[in-house]
Amino acid sequence: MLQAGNGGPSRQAARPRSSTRARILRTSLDLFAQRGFDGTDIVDIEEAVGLTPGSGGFYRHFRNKEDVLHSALETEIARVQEHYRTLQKRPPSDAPDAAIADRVNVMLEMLWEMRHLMAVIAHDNTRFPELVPQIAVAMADSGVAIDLAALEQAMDDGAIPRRPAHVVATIMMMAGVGYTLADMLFGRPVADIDRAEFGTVLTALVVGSPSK
Amino acid sequence: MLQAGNGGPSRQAARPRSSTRARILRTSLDLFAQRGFDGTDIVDIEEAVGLTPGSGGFYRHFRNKEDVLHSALETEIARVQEHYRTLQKRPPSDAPDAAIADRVNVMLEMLWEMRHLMAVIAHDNTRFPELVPQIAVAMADSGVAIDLAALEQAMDDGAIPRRPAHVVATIMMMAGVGYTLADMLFGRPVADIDRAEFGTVLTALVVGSPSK
DNA sequence: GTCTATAATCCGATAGAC
DNA sequence: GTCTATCGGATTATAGAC
Repeated sequence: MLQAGNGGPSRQAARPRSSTRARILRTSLDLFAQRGFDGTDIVDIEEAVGLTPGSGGFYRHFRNKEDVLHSALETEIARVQEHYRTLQKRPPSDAPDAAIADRVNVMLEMLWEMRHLMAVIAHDNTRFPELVPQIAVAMADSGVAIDLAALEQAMDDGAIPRRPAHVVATIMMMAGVGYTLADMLFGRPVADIDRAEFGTVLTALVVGSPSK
Repeated sequence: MLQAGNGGPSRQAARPRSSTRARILRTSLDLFAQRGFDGTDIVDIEEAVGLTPGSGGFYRHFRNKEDVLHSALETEIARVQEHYRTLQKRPPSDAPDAAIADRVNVMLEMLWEMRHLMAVIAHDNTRFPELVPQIAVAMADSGVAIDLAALEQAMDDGAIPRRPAHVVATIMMMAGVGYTLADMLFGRPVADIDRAEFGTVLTALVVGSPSK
């Protein structure tokens, strides 16, 4: 488990830059997400954080490459969950029928926050199979899963057309996942549709409103 | 380019089993899709096709590992395109408003056919960046892209609610992509929703019908 | 904490016999 | 077409000086 919120070496005096260990964590996650675990070598990491490439400097901070992978993922999952908590403190919009829109927007924003985690899974799901359920659960717990009860309530109220709620929820999630992955893959939004527009139309499809 | 449809050595006499070269092509694609390019070594391929592991037998059929990757992708793209041609010969269903449903079903079936291509991209998009547009174009040309003109026509006819057609088309595609990738990743349909049900509800969302 | 070596391993690729 | 044997390069990881 992670050392709980980076309790940090408060003993250390002035230290303006982040610690080497912290920089390795950040950099490794970026590199793993971009190139995959095997595609990233220790030398790349050392170079990126300012250690002499080829020196074993890395090993003063982590036991081996798998160690830094697991630590980086734990740190990132904690960061994402913290982001979700922050997001939930925002007041819900007061527009009529905005409940669904709010949920869609939260989902899309959280998926974007999780893009590094998704990229690692996309690259290395077979190399590290145990990561798949671990990250999937963390994603579901952090605003990516659509609340079924809320969806069914909206159908009961007649606010949105009645359809199999679990299928609608899955379609919403999968659309978000596909959109986010494609964005990462091509380096820009699919068909140049930005997140706000994607969310607006996805909401409209679910709500069934006749357009504006 | 590929030798066009496997024109094949018609000189050879009876050869009940597929050639070693053909088996390497199939096996390599499976392994690359599962484990990625770097995660698959020559020994794995040799073993899987019945050559002695560790012998250089592989190199009698391909110059190197990249050679077999490119050949396998070309072969697979040709197979997928052929599958699409076959699919288009099916008579369209005659149910009312079935135009959209037909397109959704074709898209989902073709995405499933392309799952190996998608997996290779997911694993190795940064290692072989030139593959990304190449495969993306092949996918778009083979029934994954939703025909914008048809969608706008349906809106003009009042058959489906008017919304930004390119955004609706993108949502449909991304939902299909997410659904297919998740299926591959977890080894079974997301939330145990099968393709037919996913397609039915996705169609309903786009058509805006009040459910059945 | 960081560096200079260097050990150990793995893997792609080749030469040449059969 | 397939095998034995092996070279050479790349990469993880360690030992020990500074």
